[in-house]
Amino acid sequence: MPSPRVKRKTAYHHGDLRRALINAALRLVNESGASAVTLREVARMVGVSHQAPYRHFADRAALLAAVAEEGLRALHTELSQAARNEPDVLSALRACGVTYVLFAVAHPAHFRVMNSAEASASDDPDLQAASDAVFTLLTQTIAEARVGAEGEAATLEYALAAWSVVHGLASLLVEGQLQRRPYAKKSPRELANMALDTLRRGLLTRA
Amino acid sequence: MPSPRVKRKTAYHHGDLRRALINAALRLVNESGASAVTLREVARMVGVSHQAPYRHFADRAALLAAVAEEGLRALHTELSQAARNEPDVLSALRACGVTYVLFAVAHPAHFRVMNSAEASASDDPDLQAASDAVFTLLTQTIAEARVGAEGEAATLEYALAAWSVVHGLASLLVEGQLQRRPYAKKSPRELANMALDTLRRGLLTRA
DNA sequence: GCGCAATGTTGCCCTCGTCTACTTGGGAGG
DNA sequence: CCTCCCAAGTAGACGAGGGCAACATTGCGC
Repeated sequence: MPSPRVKRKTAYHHGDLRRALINAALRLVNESGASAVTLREVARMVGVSHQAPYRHFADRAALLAAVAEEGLRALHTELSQAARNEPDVLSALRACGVTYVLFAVAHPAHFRVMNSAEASASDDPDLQAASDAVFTLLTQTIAEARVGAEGEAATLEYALAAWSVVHGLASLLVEGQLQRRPYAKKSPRELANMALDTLRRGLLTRA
Repeated sequence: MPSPRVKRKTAYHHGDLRRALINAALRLVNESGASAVTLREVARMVGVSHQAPYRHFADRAALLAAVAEEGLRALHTELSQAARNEPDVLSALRACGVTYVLFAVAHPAHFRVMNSAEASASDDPDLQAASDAVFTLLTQTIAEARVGAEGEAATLEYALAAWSVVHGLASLLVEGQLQRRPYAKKSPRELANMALDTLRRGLLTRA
């Protein structure tokens, strides 16, 4: 006997169609990219009519926003775990950066959806909350890594540079821009460490 | 009387349909984003049938690849001009970085097309050449800015970090990820200078 | 001049997003 | 326990886009 929160699946009245649709969309994104996420296909996968999704999502963009939100939550989880497993704040910061890049490489299509303008342009408050959580985690980690140094302004400056590096590297990897370049031989993890080393040390500092 | 290279526009045989189609696509991208670039709409704008474009582009992706190529060429031009106008190699490097970001902000949809995987996945040799030109320009500028320092490996390390920062910042701006953040008050130029300062100085160097 | 290949055209099919109108069934109020 | 109502699902239609196939036109090479 199912718990009261889990409604029975009857022919009509799926029970938790919204969840099922998001899961189907997730699978499609990972397997075939964002353009494969089609309201009709998602409905087909779940076994409902082509109009059923509209009871739960205003349009295709709303479904993709839900997918993006899910991705941001997963990223947040991975980032905080990565930080937690490190002994000191500095290595925690580095771990966050590496994890960000590896997450993108592991889920390229998902990463793309998360950062698409359609997603952030949407005013879905849940999505914004998920995005804010990741940003806050980043700035806090930066702030902790620089205990007692400069003020908040400097923290924001550092956060911008750090976010830009990892996001840029992630994007370049995901979009295959490093494929036919000298970097192709190195693993994403190595590349992330390389870029973070340079960022930490400074570009024009002679060794 | 038109020059021999410019063929007459007859009812049939447009003259330079390929060029016209690319221009139309360019306008659509800038005005309404990549999703607005539709083979049919482009054909309509140029005044040919909905199938005419297929004589010049294998499919929609090929048209977008041509658009991307055009963008990369424009970027290359702007970057080399920016570098040329600077007195010394160091400020040239900085100017390149800032120009990269400003280009992206000035042509967001175009920038997105240039970096989309569909584009770089395409094995169009012209597109690859355009992309390589930009990459080469970047690494050369880096190499010159560090005259007589370390070897090629170090140059590549620095190039990766530099490219990642400017590309990441450009992406974040273009996708609106900085919109609801403390950075929203600053101009793209200021942000680019901020990030490049941090990169140059190093993340954990106390002032 | 003539014929052929490049370039355009018309028509068709399929899929997709989304609108409107209809159906079902489970739970709240009597 | 019955009933009625509204949320959830269904059915069909429309217009638009991508892409195939078959046909039309031209102008260049011979």
